[in-house]
Amino acid sequence: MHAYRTHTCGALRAADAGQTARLSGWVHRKRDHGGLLFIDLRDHYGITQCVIPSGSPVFDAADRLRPESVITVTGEVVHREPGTVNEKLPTGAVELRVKELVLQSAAEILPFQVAQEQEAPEELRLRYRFLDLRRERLQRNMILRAQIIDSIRRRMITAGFNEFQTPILTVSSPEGARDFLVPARLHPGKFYALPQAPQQYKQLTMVAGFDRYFQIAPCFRDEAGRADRTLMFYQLDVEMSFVTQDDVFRTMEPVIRGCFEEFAGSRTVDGADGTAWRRIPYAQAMLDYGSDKPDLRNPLVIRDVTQHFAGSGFGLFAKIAASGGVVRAIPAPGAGGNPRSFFDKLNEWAREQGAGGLGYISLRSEPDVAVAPYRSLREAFKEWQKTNVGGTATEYVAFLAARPGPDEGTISAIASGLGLGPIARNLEPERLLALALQVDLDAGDAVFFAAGKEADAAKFAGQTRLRLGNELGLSEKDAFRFCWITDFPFYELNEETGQVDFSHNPFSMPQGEMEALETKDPLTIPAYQYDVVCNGYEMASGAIRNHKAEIMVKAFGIAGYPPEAVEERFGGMLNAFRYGAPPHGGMAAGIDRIVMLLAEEPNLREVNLFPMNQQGEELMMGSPSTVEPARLKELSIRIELPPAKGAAGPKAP
RNA sequence: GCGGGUGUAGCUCAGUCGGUUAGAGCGCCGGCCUGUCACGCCGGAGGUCGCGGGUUCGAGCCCCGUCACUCGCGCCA
Repeated sequence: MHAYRTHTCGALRAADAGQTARLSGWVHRKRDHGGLLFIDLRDHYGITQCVIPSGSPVFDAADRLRPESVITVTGEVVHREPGTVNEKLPTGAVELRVKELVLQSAAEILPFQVAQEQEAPEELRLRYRFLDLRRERLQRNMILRAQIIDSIRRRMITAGFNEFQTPILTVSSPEGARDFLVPARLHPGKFYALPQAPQQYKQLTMVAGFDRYFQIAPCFRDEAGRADRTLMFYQLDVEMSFVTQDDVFRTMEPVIRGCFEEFAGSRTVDGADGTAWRRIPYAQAMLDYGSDKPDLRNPLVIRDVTQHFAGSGFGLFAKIAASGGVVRAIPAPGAGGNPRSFFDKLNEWAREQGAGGLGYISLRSEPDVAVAPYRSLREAFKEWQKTNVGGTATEYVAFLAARPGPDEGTISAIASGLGLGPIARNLEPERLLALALQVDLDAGDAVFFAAGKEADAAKFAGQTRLRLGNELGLSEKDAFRFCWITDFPFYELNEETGQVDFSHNPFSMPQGEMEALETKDPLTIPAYQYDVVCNGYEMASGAIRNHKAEIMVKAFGIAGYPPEAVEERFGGMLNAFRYGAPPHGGMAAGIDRIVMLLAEEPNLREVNLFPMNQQGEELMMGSPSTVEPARLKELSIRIELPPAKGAAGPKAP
């Protein structure tokens, strides 16, 4: 008989009754009935109930076992008595009558309980990660992760990609994040950088003629952590030769979608019906959603309503409009009936976000009798549009105002019956009605406003959109909503320096190539640069690359890098481009984020085996750590620490 | 670097208006129990109320500072 097991703890069934079996695993739970002892024995595969009757020579040893000790038990597989079968366990028809018991490894008293899904402090969970990982949640997540990576790899290979490994000790890359550095002992004073992404190497792989490359690549960025961002993560890194942006989309969309479909269960996956994901230009996304990673489960769409406030009686917004700013409206369907406190709470939230406040117009929920026979102004407008195709809200309001008959003052009557709140009181009736109609407000709805410089207003409108979606419970559940965000600007203005900077990856191809760089305002040039966004998370990012050395030199020149500097920093790749480089492009998808979304976990630590905390420490092994002075000496490194911080409380043991 | 939240027994949490000896459940230790499967019953141990200072006759509770963790901003795609 095998030294440790003949079966796993999830294997035994009624048909095995009568056999002698040996199991090994962890003591999940123990139930001591005095004359009878039950042990639920657990391994990776399941749980089997083991019984030790009184008088057994191993009874005392079993009685002393603490939970999570590892044991090997040998005995007879027996049917459970009728009425004692456990339907909840796959092995519940049988139990193991224990004759021999070997304690392989005793467990000390646990810092938190493994057999129970009670919350434990994150710090403790990380310090005892090996215990936390035994629990069902992380077992499930890690297996899901393994399966997802397997699925991705299979799909990529099927699509004709080859997986290659690029160097981990490399040179600083231009991603823009801080590099992790590794001292080079053989070259005192020099450092390797850990890759932020295999960007240049994968492009060189294309220059080398491999056509289709992918890699599940570890990436490192020395920046502050977030729930969806860690110092170390894995990307599905992809590059293809002789492709347009459309080719990349058509190749990668089925891979990502297929992977999501495979693990989504009953949840909806965009594109499962064969339709392609929406493609939203960056500028459009910023306008409609106030974000370049819109959560499309949220149905709200932002509108620009600057025209209704320019020159209006609402002074604050009129002034913003006059000075080149914008006013954005975020509709809040059904929110019009809320009490004042609802709006006050949101206003307070807005101030916490650093906005001046959150203006709103709330619409009465009664029908507007003034537009009878229609139930509401909105309905009347829609009816009017049937005979005035393409007619705008402003035109309709003008039509209303010019209506002949005894309805003099109708506009004011409708408006005063319609709008509530400080903005409505100060806005001219015509403007109020036109605005309400443009934002498609119905009786009982509300609308919120974000005003200011365009970028700020758009961003704040985006935050408000998310907040309202949650607050009003509008967001779709159990769905993965995807889109491509396209046409990111190639350059942006650095607010501090006033200089033109690359807004994303400088290796992207500017649309219009050399001609655009030579003739257009740099800030208006879009790049062949795109993201995949799912449920508000940036899931992948990519570009068609710039494979022409002279365009690259020109592009860097506009961002203020002289040719010599470009040659010095990126000479390796530039040089390669001078020996025949194929047009190429690709992308990189965040593996950890994909797993996080599919596992419905709120942060990346729940889908990583041994994650770091927010401070970049791995608490179980204790990294980062100090090193021997002798090691530093051979690396020609001397440490100079800043003065110690203020007195700290004693650190937990 | 900045802002929000949290910090009371090993774990989850309660702790009233500032007032006697800081409680409960789980876990741990001891005892009882032959059909449980979150077993049950009885008993017990276990506390620097994160740390430091202040106000007060009196602080877990109020004030100031500080530390840790976490979420977010900045940063980062």
